[in-house]
Amino acid sequence: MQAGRGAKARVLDQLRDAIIRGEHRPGTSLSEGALAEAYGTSRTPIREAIQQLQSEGLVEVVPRVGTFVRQPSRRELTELFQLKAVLEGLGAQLLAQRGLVAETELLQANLADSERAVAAGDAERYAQLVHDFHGLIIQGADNHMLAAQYDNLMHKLAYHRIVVNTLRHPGRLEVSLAEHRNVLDRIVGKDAFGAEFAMRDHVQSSQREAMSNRSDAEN
Amino acid sequence: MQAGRGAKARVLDQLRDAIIRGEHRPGTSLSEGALAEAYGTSRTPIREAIQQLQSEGLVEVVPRVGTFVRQPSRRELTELFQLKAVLEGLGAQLLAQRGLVAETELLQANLADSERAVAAGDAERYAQLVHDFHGLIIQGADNHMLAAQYDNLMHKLAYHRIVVNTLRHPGRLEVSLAEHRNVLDRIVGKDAFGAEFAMRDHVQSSQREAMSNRSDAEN
DNA sequence: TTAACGTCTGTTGCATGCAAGATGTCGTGA
DNA sequence: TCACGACATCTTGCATGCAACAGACGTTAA
Repeated sequence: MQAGRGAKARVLDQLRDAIIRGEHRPGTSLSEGALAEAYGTSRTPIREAIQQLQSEGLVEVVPRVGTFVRQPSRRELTELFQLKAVLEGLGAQLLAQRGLVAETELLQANLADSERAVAAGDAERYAQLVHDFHGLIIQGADNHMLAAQYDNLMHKLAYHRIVVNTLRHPGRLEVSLAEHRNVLDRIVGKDAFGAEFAMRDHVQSSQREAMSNRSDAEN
Repeated sequence: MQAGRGAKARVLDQLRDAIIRGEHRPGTSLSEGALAEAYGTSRTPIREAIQQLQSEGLVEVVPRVGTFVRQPSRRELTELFQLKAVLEGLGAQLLAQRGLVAETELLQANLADSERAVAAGDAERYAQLVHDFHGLIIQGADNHMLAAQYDNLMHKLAYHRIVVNTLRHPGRLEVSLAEHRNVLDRIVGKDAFGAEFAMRDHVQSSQREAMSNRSDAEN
């Protein structure tokens, strides 16, 4: 019916978002026919979107049985954080090598905003700023392949939700902010090696926080 | 017609292989109809395989115009090697942390074979051993996500051809072998940090060699 | 000669129908 | 009560037909 920029792309975005937001709980069965009716298209664009989501690891298609929303195991979460650490570390390294560019300015502004959010205790606002901070690092690295792999990785876990939960821990906001400041200082100081490992340490720190309360509501 | 484990999977593997082997030259148009006839199926499995290849970056689909084999630019090649360095670095780091496992034994055997191949000047054989060496590092890291991302990365470039060409450079075999030896020594020495950076150095060294003669026959 | 226009072919995007297989259910027998 | 088997139903896999659009090519008019 309504297209936009192609039915497949529309279904893909909306369905992925619905899964990440927990609208389809892990283990839930996703029937192509039902989705086709829900999205007002035929099964064809649904199938194409589902296969993309399968390659992203969000759903699992069992031939002739059904497709199910996947729940990342604790082990997979560990693996994802290990990859996130080296990818974002590479981003920080490359950005430091580039010197002062537009993204470094934006990162400075991001940190200023973050300080205000932390001072006000606004965890929701800070979560968004954290998301932007990491995105700016990757974007500033100016490596399209890295950005693509990073996006693919971030799609795999409901990362925003994890961060929001993490930031509820007392004192986490302040520690996180200090780590961000440390990373950016080394980037503007053109200390590529230092920036990379500051970023890695930060990711590992965030991983410890995220995986300590893995018995959350939705799990 | 003949299925195997699904027409889509069969088409995907064969078509990807054909592209990587240069059977379809970059810029070539891939018509769904023609491929359907060639592979003896309908357009549906062809379309599914093509979309997968598009997400892997091997082809580009222009809506209502055609799908074309993509040619990685020099910049993309640089980006790919940067990613390869950190991913394989992570693999070496994780393998070093694991201590002695089956893969370390296989790597030792691989190096012994490599020494014989280098002594005999058998570049073709050594190229295969190089491929196995890097694969064993990733496999031994015991991180499924890393392995998946790595495979995805390696699909994007005709990596084996590049290595074969690289190994034609005089003295390259010996240098490469010494670097492999260095990496494995640090892995068995449980020097995770050293292993990671030895691996990175090796990849960068290989990148320099690969990108110095980029005016090869097929480009 | 050249530029503009209409047509015609080739391409992908999507809808739909049919086939193959897996799973749950209900009935039947012991 | 329990085990087992046939069947009904639901699922995805694939084939096919039609529509929309881009681009090439020939035609025509200036």
